[in-house]
Amino acid sequence: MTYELDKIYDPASNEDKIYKRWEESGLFNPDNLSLSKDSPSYTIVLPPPNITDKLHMGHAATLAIEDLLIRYHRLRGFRTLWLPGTDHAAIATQNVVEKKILKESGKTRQDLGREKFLEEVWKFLRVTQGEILHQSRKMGASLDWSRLAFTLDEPRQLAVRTMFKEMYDEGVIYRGERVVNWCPRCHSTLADDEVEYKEKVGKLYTFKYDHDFPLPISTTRPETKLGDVAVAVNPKDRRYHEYIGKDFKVDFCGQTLQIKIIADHNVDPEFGTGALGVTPAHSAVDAQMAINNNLPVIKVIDEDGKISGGFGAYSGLDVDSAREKIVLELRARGLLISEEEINNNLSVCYRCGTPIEPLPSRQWFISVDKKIPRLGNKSLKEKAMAVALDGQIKFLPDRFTKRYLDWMDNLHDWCISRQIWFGHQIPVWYRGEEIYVGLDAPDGNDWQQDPDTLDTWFSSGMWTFSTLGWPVNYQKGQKIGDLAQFHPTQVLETGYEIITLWVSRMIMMSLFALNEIPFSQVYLHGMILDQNGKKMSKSKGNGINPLDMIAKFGTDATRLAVLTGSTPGNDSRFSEDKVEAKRNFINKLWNISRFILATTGEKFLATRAEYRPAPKTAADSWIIGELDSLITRISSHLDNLNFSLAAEDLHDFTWNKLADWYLEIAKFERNKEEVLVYLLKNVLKLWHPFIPFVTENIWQSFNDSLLMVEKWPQGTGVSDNNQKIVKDAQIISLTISLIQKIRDARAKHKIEPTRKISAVIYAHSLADELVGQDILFKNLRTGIDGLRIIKEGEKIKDAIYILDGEVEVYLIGAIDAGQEKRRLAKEQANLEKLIAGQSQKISNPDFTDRAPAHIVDIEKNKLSVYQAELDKILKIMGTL
RNA sequence: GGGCUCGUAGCUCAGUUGGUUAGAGCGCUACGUUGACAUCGUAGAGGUCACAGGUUCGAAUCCUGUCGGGCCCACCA
Repeated sequence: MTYELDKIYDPASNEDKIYKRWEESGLFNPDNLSLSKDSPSYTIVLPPPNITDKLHMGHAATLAIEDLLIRYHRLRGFRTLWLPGTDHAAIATQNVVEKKILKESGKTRQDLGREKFLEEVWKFLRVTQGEILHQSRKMGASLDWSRLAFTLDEPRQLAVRTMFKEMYDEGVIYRGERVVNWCPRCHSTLADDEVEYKEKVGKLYTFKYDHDFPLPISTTRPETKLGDVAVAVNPKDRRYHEYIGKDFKVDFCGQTLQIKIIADHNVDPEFGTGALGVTPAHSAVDAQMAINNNLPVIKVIDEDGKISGGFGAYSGLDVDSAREKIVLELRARGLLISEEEINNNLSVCYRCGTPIEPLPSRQWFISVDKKIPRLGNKSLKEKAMAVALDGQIKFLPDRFTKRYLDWMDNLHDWCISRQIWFGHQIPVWYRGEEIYVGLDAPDGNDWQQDPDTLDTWFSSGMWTFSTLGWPVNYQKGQKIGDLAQFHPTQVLETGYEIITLWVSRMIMMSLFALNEIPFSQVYLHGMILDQNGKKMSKSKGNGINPLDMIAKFGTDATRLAVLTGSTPGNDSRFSEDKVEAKRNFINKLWNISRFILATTGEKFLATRAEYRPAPKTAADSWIIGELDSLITRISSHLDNLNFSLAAEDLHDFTWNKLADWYLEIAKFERNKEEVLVYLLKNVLKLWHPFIPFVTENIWQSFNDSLLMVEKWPQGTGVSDNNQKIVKDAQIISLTISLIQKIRDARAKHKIEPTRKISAVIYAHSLADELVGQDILFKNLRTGIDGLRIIKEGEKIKDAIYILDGEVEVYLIGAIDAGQEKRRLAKEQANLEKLIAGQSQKISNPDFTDRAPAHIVDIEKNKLSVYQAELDKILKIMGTL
């Protein structure tokens, strides 16, 4: 049987085949893994991508990182579950479909009606969902498709309704009227953290309500002043002290207002006139002031962003026109004192960019401050902060812990009702004044279900446990089935921009439902930016579709490109060049394997992967030792989620040690098959979590089993003997490098090589199996003609004689302090004298008959220390 | 206003509790390559680690300040 691989690796013709074999094996499902009963579980739930669009590079990064963790733990023998799903993304999806319909047929959602519109949404959804699942497979994601979930499917609907009811019964969910963030375009409320801020130049108008009113006020929104009920000043502001507590009746542009002068420390005396017109209906701060002072709320702007009825000529105007009209009127009446341009922080909808109107509305809320008996009389906020403070949940990088805590600390009650159609309809039914909250419609006629839907984050907040069968798998406070086996999960891996929107909600929801954390670690990756450091976005057209990269360079290269050169929490740039470099590496690995498979036979390839061959030469010891410590390091890097470092380390070993050194040596030394096979199998295992396709592909060329479920190698880098081997092997390697430098330097200086270059390595810590062997690196690239390793007690002189012919340079490495080192130091001193012209010969008789000799103490294991020594040697050679 | 973060080779970035003469990939220069690999090899050039102080035997790393990017939060009307 021969093992022939193509000269160049072709991902396109192999990846789909491999994925099919994995998927058909059923081993993505942890229930099918052959494991002992007490194997620990390892769970990640995939952050469900929105079904609004195809996956972008950010998703590709998520998939690459999580698949890496999953494959690593599967190899380590964990009961490994990676649970896939998608997110209905209520408001986002609705917007996308609305736009689509408008573009295609010119119709609005109102034209279609709720039922018809939702049909369109589901139609759209099936298409994008299909694309997303296809892309995930192309990425090589080893997701357990048998557990595929959707935030709006039947089991999740049951979960959401159950959660709503439980929270309602506990008094955590309540209905209330208050100022909320309203998007006039989406025609819906938004949570506080769904509001974004944009710096914009606005106009600050300073004016008086009417000529009799003593205090001029400043505002950027004169139209809202129609709803003013007070003017607030800072209690410390002397200018206005006398007015505090007084009432005025003013004629503001034809509308009669009752204005009370109040004091509030939130008013900045430096800003504008230091007097603030209080509009309780359209500002959260003002609303608070109104509550404090027992003032009425007058709603000026309606849900369409227009002035509501009862304001005369202004009613029905949109805010911009109303503002214009009011400013004109003020100017005409001679009340306008000044207009100046200022930088304003405009709040806009995070979905459509429309300016937000704060307005009073009756909505459903989740209380974050209510003490909950089942949580030990702690509130959701307190509990969610506690689990981060006591380290039950760790953030990586750690600095995000602070961000999370700060945000949590400032959290207000969460408005969860949305006036959109696509989503979980609120499980509340009304009949007159009656309210019913339950899983299904109550018996009896005339019950009307609340038409609103829930904030999309309500269902995605339940993701870790709703996907594992809650509430069915939660009986009388006991977890059963998947929920018992896989919850809490281990790692949540996601983007840092979503900590507040999602991560915090998941923590609160899980604490409420199960009184346990949803995950113990939060790994936050940075954003993938384009090569100019700009955020990839559809509108800018600078996005890269992962599928294009996969088609061009293969999945493995694409994965490796997003896994390396980045650190958690920091953004990283992505460019095609990077993927190309990774493709080149993968081809290198392919060719390394090709070489090994071609030079070994079936007999050797059939050995068990765990079989560890005994080293026969120094080179064997060196490379095996290197691999040992490599395994230990890679395992530790992966355990610490240091993906980039792990990949770099592996890359260095594979290319610079295995390919550049050991394979070159293997071309000239015999009996390398066992070691080569051992190296290959281990390298494939180590690389598999990063680049699953190519490694599995190579593995399959000489195995029937799947690499995906092999056993992760154990590093033995800690054993004493092994440490010795590694250390000595390093010395050998360094010595070879030095000799090479000498040879090249000699060539450069045109010094004729009259003698052979050999090395004697004096390594008294050397492991027994290496001592006394002649190792001939007859390798043109190293330029070494002979190498002899001796042990303490052996005479260097004897060693030299064993080496054939004349020897030009002796390099002697001593490792520990003591007699040998002192002796070497003496030689060193003699050498210095020789160079300085103070002596003609080296005193040690061992060396006198063979000049020039040189001693190098290579204890420090670093090539750079040779540079100075090298210069000295060249000096000596130059004087010959 | 508060907080976080970054500044290291031409470019993109590593640098794990402070430790010899700071690394990688890409790019660049020179030479080479018919037998694992041109998706390759060998060698090389290129860095006052933003700046200024301080702590230390020793600082890219710790502290203070300055300059310059980026981000988050907040009730500037």
